[in-house]
Amino acid sequence: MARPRSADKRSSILSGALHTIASQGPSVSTAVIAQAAGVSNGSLFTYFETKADLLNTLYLDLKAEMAGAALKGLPTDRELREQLQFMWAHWLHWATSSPEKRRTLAHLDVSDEITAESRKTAHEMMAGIARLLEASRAHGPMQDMPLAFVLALLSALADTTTDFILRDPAKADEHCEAGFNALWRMLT
Amino acid sequence: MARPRSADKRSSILSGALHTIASQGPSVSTAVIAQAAGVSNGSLFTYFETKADLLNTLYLDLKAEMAGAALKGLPTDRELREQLQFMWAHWLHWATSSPEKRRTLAHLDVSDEITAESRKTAHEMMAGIARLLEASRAHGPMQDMPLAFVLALLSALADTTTDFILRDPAKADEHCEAGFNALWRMLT
Amino acid sequence: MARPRSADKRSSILSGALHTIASQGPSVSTAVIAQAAGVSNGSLFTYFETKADLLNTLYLDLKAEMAGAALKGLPTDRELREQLQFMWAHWLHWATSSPEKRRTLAHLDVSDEITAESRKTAHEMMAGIARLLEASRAHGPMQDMPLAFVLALLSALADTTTDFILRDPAKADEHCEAGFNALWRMLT
Amino acid sequence: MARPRSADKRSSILSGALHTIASQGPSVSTAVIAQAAGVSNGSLFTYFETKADLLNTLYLDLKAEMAGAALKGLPTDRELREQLQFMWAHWLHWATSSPEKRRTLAHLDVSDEITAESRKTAHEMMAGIARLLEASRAHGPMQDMPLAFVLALLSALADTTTDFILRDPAKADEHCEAGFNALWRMLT
DNA sequence: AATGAATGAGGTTTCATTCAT
DNA sequence: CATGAATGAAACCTCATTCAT
Repeated sequence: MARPRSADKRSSILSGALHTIASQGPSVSTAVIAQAAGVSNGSLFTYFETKADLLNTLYLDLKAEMAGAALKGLPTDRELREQLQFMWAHWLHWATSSPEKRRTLAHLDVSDEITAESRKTAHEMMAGIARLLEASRAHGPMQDMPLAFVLALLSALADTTTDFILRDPAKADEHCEAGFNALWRMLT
Repeated sequence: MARPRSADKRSSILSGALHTIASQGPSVSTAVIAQAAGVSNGSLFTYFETKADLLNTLYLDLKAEMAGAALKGLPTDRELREQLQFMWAHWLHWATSSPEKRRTLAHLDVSDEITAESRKTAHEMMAGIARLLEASRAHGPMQDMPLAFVLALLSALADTTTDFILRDPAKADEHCEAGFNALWRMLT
Repeated sequence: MARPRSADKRSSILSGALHTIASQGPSVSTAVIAQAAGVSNGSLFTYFETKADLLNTLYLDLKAEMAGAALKGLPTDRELREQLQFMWAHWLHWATSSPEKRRTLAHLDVSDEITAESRKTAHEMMAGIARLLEASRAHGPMQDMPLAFVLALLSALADTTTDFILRDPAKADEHCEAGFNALWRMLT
Repeated sequence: MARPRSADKRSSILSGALHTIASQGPSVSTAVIAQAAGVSNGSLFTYFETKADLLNTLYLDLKAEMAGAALKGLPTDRELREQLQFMWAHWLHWATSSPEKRRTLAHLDVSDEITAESRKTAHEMMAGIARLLEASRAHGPMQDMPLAFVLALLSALADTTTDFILRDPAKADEHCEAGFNALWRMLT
């Protein structure tokens, strides 16, 4: 496996892609990405076979980071509601404190360069969140819906709430709580 | 008088754009759009000044159609809940029976070719829906949230529900109802 | 000979071409010319077979007008020097008082749409001027040069002088005289 | 280090532009220029940012070459008249022995792609010639004219003379001398 | 391995000319 | 005859990817 030497350079490229895609969308040229990474045009292609490869990698990295952030430190000994709220708050915190990453993720989510396989892998990264959600909806009105449906709703709610927090950061806590309450009412 | 500008040809182009964007995203070339419309490359530009112009027009057409479909025949003499449910059902019906239009709309919604003005106009087209939602949340737990927030939640829920109906059309009614109940629990 | 009906429309087109070429060069589109003429796109082509045809016609019209202006009222009973000076003054007067025509003529003179035949015809229109010049140089130092050479020098001098008059109109008379004196010194 | 930008290729492109513009005018497509240079369509744009950039560069190169040729080896210890004649002869020699360059320069001189700045730079390149001319006309009848006017006359004379030499090369020396004598009579 | 020049297909838009009305 | 929509061939420039250095 011919892994290229410098991990630094690899992550520089990912970081360059992150910044430039956040502001210009996934149609930024590889030249611009390379420049933002402080790397040569051609080097980009020794670390990533194609532009699509780079995009998919970045997509998965960000998804993993997001899922990790949402679950890190989860107080598994507490009540379910508390655990879910913890996850919710951490999700929103990650999203609102990394607006560039979130923006890039949003761009990539609708890009047709992202393969079905990547989307599947990303879905699997949400397993921890899914488990929590599964338990939360177990005895409520959504117990018979496909779990994927409930997960999608959660995602949509989190995303919408994030939008409004970013628009009016002063009310971050308020919106966060209101969003969670809405979610909880939906589930139980 | 010369050959008049043909309304047919204009809508052929819009329709060509609809089909091709649905499957290939808004980056389809104008040449492909023209071909899909059965029109010459150059003709596209006698009906739309630029590609962006075409995209914005299509966007507004679709938004208007969607909003219209959701509210057409609204039984204003019934209970609020019933009205909201009517709107919900018609929205979903439009979205699930016009999957190409919905897909194109989703593409355009995140395209940076759509101007702020178009987005504003599109927002205004949702006024009727907004009014209904305003009344529905008036006395419930979301009464103090920005209406735009609640509207965004509605949109996200509708969109997610549509996804699942398309994935499993046999359960259309079931999903439709479940989605509405979730919405109603959120609002009241 | 199917001469189109309206002479008015024909000259409108020529006039539209005059104005637009003066300001935008001979690469103006036929659509812009037609618009400036208050005529439809297509009509231009019933009066002139091609754009090149229009350009050549305009070229010859302007050349003829210029040559005519230079010689009109020539006092054939006066001394040769006086006649030449009369012609010189009238040439400059035409050029400086019709700057748009002169500018268009300059554009057309270097355009590759103007055919060799047009250039030849234009040359023939200068016959009157040439005759005057021929007489003027007859006994001087340029008596053995090709007449065309002397004519070209005259043209170049007139053109350069016109440039400077337009740049500083207050000194029109002064420049006119200085230019003529230079010419006369060259010839005699 | 990567493959360095090749000076050869750059001058191939300039040379391709020179040949094609000489015969087809400045409206030749970049594709044709690239082909004439034996270079790919896209490569042209790694050496010149835009077509206008290429045109302006070529313009200045040619102007510099012309001015250089006119003054190279100027016998500054000789009489003024002799110096001026030397410059005149070398100018004509360059122009008549590089007819393609001269033709291209004539095309570019009237092209609206050439910027005001380029024209200014080109003007400055004529400083040496201007100085010589200034001295030559100092005590003669043109002493009070703007120097730019006299310079323009010189240019026009040289250009016209060149035309006639190219038309009848056998009489090159004769025309060259006749032209110079005409110039000298004008100046003194 | 790193660099950036080389490539040529492809994108949007313009335009002279034709032709339906 | 007048009109202006229709056409499709360019035009300039960008870009992902390859490859010489």
